[in-house]
Amino acid sequence: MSGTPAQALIVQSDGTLLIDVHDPGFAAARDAVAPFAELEKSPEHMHTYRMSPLSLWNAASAGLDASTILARLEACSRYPIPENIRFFVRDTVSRFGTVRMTAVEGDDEVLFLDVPDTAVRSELAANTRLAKLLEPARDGFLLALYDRGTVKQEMVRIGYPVQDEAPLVEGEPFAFGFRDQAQTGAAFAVRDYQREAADTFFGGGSPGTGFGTVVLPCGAGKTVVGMAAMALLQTSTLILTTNVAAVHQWRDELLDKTTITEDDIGEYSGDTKRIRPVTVATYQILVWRADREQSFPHFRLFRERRWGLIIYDEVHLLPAPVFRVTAEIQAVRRLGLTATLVREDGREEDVFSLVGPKRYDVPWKELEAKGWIAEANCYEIRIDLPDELRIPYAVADKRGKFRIASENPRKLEVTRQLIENHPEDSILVIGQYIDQLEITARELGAPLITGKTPNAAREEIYRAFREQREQIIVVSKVANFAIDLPDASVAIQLSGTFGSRQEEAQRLGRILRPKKRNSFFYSLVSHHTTEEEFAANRQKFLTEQGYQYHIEQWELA
DNA sequence: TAGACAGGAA
DNA sequence: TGAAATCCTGTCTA
Repeated sequence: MSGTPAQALIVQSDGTLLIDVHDPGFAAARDAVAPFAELEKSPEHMHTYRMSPLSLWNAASAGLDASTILARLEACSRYPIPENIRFFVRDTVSRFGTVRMTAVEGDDEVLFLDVPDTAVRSELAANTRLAKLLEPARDGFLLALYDRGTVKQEMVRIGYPVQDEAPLVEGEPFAFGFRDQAQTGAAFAVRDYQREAADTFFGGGSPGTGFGTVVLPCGAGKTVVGMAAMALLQTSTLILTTNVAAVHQWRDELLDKTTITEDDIGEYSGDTKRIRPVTVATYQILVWRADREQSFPHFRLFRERRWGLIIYDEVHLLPAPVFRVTAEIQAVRRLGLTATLVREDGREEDVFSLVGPKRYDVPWKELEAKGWIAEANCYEIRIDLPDELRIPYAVADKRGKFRIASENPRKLEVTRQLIENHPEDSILVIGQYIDQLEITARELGAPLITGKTPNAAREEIYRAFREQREQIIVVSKVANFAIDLPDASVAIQLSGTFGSRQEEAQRLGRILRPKKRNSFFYSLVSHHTTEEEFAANRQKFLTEQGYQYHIEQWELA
């Protein structure tokens, strides 16, 4: 009822959480729930989150306890919380930290798995896969040092996350500091939450800290968190990223904001293979091999130096084979950085057990309130197919349907209209199909950038856009990866991709950066076609990122 | 020795 | 589900 805006949430006995988008308490409920539940669906009226053991353990690791979680649910809930949910939350959270892994005095080849509960001990002893790795001992088990990662992986799978308090190795020392503000061009300071994230990760060096994941929305400055962690540890660091552009961004940021010199930063990629106290590498080079039969020759990078810290940038994209090396180097400090812990391949558990649990995230509201991330208006605009395409659409196969829907010629009309509504803005038009983009660019008289555009030409177009000599640029999928893409305040998406939400994340992160004017994101979708299905995925992403979106039916004049 | 380009992988 | 992009290696050319 009015006056109690605390009823947007419905807690169901299967662990799903429904949030009513139209309730005045929507934003509050979303912010309350997001740290311990994953967004599953976000259609227009009711969003679905789910509490899983992993989402609860991640929350527990970031400092939430069961009573806080239950109190938050109660505060927003429309109906009484099912009894089994109370039990599920308490039981799951209590499992976090009951099993500990510690050193064995006088033997550094072996670790001790401390399992105080007798029932749990017999459960572990009966597990065939664990039995091979564990040797029964008083109040627990002994395991070989090199099985440290494998045991943790297996334990998470059977529902007992391990608190890893075994010692970490100190890497080769490497001293550096942040440059002070006067020296850097722009005013730069590590923001409070970035420092807090790094401090929480480091944990003052006490047992059970020094590895884990920091979750921050795009644009919140994850690179700086990484640098702050490096500054705390003062040791040689290996940074792993998704592409060469990101490699260069790390290098440039380090040079700009710290006292590290060019000579101390190595790039390890296809072009150059320089190993230095701080080395930045791509995931791709790590998983390269001559053929399927071979092993991964570049994995040796992990042992080329006594790394004291490994940073996994965009840890949700970490390639499967890299988990294997990561399992072997559990004594090295590891920091994962990401905007979302959800992976397309469902290996969230391995991020949790091998890189480490979530140590830190920031409430969305806080970042927005302080102006660290942009306020954006997102619209999905539904456009009917023209009559003459209805029949071809109906008879086309699945992929033909998607193509026809994506290339709906009326989108050009709508794009024109939208551009007219934003005479003052810098506008990006993004699309998936080169043919469609070529037509659009020609009709709008705007430059086009695709994967084939040489770098020099790209630079020139970017410059023109930045200097506002061009108001509009049309871009293909390069927009997903190009970190040097200039800021825009309006993005019009002509056709969505089959691709992952992570791709979308990159794209939007670049476009919706904080700036003076509000941002607008328009997604054009053909009404009553398969294209709407893919739009749903995009909406989920926008919701995860805290953006509100609106759905509109476009009426043609 | 740098670059341009082809071809494979995912 | 499909198309387009990336990164990497290797070869050729100047």
